[in-house]
Amino acid sequence: MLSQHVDTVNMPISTPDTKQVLLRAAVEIAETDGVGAIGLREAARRAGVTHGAPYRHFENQQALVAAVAEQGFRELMAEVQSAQAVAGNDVLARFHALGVAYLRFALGHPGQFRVMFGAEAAAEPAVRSAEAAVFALAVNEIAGAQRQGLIAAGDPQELALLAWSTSHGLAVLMIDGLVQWVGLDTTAPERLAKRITALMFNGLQRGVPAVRSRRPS
Amino acid sequence: MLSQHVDTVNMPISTPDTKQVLLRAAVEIAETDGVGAIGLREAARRAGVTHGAPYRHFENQQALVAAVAEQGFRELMAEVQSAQAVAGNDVLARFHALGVAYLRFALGHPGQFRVMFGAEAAAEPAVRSAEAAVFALAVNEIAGAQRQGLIAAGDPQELALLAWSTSHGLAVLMIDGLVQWVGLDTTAPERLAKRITALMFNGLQRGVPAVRSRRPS
DNA sequence: CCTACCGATCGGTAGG
DNA sequence: CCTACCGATCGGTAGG
Repeated sequence: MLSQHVDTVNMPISTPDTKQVLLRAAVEIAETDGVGAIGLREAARRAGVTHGAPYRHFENQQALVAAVAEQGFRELMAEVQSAQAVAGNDVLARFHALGVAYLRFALGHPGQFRVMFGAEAAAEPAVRSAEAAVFALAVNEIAGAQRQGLIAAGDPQELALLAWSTSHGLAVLMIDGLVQWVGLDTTAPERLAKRITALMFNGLQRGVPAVRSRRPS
Repeated sequence: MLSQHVDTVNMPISTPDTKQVLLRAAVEIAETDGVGAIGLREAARRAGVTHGAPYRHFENQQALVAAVAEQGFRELMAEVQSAQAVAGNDVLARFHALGVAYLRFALGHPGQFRVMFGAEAAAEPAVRSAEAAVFALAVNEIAGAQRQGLIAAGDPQELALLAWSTSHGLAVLMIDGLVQWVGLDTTAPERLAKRITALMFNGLQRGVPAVRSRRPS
């Protein structure tokens, strides 16, 4: 009579390492073929396991995509924070460090960056809160500068939104390859990020503030 | 003996209208299910034709996606330009009109907006040149304001990149749903766009320009 | 523009 | 973690 019980002893055990290998594979897919190509089977293929294995680590495809985004936010936050630590206490230097680190990450991991802010992962709560953390960091930065009296008063959330929008927009447009169509220097993204940050810092106006629209003469 | 020649007379003729219906269907897919779901078969299904029909109008899937992006750029340019026409000659009013129209389009067609600036369509030359046209419009706007002496001197391309980055970043972050995590007023995107534009216009600095970083005391 | 067909990929599950 | 299997979808082509 054959044994009726499942031979759990000879069943391969899910190694914690496999999850990391699968995640790295998924990130690689994002970079090479885009979000649309991220799948449990393709990740398994690149990770060198069979296509049933990923389900031991990720509930479904959406969870894998979300994991790619979350991993990206972790790395982004780490890089941004360490850049700020290096920058010290000078306000403009800190803004420059923020902008440069943000752009550098985006250009270094364009596929993953797109996943982080793409529609596929937007619904994931963990991704939303990671996004909120980035915003919170910007708000803190603004509030600190205000306490030192170094930038204008005003709703720190609004000012932080301006700063983030500028950095994020620049990153997205550069990933998109805009630079190839423009006379600006592509080879020095850091320099461009600093220029844009400085312009944002100074504003576009000339002389007195031009907030109120004047009537046509 | 059966006729050997193809009965071209009884073969349905490709109607020019079908292409438009397919394109509209594809745009709808982008809005409801995202870029990844745009396919010739699904478009055919929604358009009410058989799955072989789309090949009469679009060479392949990529061409359909590109068409969605191109159509989006046409509409965006039209809306932005008409908003500027209404705004008249006041510089700040024109900037506000630009920012508001841009954000309004993005929030009104988030799926299509994502296709316009997504990786899938980025390689398409027609999309790249449409993108360049948006940038050119911004450069023109900046250069005109400079000629009137109403904004700071400087490379108009750099200043235009700042303006576009700000508007684009705001649009992307809002599409992403950032607003739900922030205390800012979601219900009035136009107001928010104007605030951000005004802040960009004035800059963040307080008192004298703080371009040069000072050494820590 | 339609019908019919191909090869390939995918998500997911059962069972060991 | 593996093997085997399911149903579904897709891009694309042949032929009328």
